[in-house]
Amino acid sequence: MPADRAPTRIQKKNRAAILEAALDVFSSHGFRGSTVDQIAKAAGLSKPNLLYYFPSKEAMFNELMAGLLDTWLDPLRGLDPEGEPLEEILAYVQRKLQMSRDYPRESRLYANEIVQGAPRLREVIATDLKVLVEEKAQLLQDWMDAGRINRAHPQHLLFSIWSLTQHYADFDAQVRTLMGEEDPFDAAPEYLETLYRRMLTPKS
Amino acid sequence: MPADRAPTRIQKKNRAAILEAALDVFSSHGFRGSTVDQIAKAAGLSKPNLLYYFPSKEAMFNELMAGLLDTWLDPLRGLDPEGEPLEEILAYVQRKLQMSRDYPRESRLYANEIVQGAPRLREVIATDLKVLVEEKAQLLQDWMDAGRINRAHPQHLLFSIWSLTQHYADFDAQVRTLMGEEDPFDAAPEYLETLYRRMLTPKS
DNA sequence: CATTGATTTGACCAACTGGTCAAACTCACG
DNA sequence: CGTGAGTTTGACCAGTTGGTCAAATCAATG
Repeated sequence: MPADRAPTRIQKKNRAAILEAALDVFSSHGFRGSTVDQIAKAAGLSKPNLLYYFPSKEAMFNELMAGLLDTWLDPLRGLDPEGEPLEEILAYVQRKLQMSRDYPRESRLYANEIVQGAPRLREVIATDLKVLVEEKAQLLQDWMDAGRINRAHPQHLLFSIWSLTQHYADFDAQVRTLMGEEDPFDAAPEYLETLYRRMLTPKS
Repeated sequence: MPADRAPTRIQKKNRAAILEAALDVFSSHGFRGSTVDQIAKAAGLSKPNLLYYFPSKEAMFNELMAGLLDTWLDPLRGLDPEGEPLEEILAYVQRKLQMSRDYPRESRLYANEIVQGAPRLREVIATDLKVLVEEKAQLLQDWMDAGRINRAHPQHLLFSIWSLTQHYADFDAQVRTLMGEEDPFDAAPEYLETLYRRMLTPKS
């Protein structure tokens, strides 16, 4: 393993290549379904060489996960209490949709983990994410109480945003097969904007 | 392997127990992540005994998948061209939500497969499901053209229903962690009804 | 209750997998 | 251009996994 010194040029390049390859493999086969050899081949390195940079398969996975969560929560953090409620929410939806388009592998990696019971993420979900969700659910509730958006269960509202946007990344294989030539991301932004606008625009 | 004769009492019981166990194991670990031994233990049988009833691990998986798809498409088939459009759609949403509540393992099994690129389902999706979706999308389009429901991209509308309802099964681990004591299925039916009612109720 | 087919299992195997290690190779630097 | 640290790899290992098989056990039928 490389010393605790500043990483050399080679270390930087290889660690990045490995994480890139690992993301590819883990996101399409899950943790158990992926082999170190697969990742090595995808990274263009030998298996022992991978294990020179990362102590184990799990270490690669954990590093990916750690990096993922921050990126993942960022769009929600951006929900601004000072902004115009409906526009804030619509912007959040679009940011989240954009992430499904730009980082589908990250989305699938996350989905794989949660579908299988979130064994390695329970902790962070129960702490960091929960706090953030409670804060933002309260913000939504305040907006509703002030009559600035229509009423709806705040947490379910958040779930629905995650669900609808991530669907385009996680179920990409199904969505694309069913839509044929048409790119799902052509119509998705407008569809979701319409949906949430109709749902949340205050009556009268 | 049992002969081609009518299944004996024991065969019926054991095959059912195996499929039940396989559903449990496959849906929580994915295909690669599951071992025959795990399934055997869950079914209360020995590994060679499992392989006496099914020629391979894949055979168990395929039989589960085959049975799954029919059940899965049924609620959509029930969308009745003769019914009142909005109520038909709302009823479909509730049927689908009910399936997430009653058959979460089936939902996760399906999700696992699609997230990983649908290697074993491409075919059926591209044929059976596609035909059904095109038929129902046309029905929705007709309803919109007739001004009986608000306009929205029909296929995305279907995707959104799948996404929102299956989310409660597929992301159960996350949803329950974030909701604490409250059962997600308490508020979900009303939330989804409100959502689609506001979105689709024609503008007078 | 004997016999035959159905059912069950312990022992086993070959392939695969995550991980180790010593030896070889490469590279930056004095 | 020599040298030591950084990098790479072939060979290897132990544990796991899907699957086989012959022998043992069980159940139904005459």
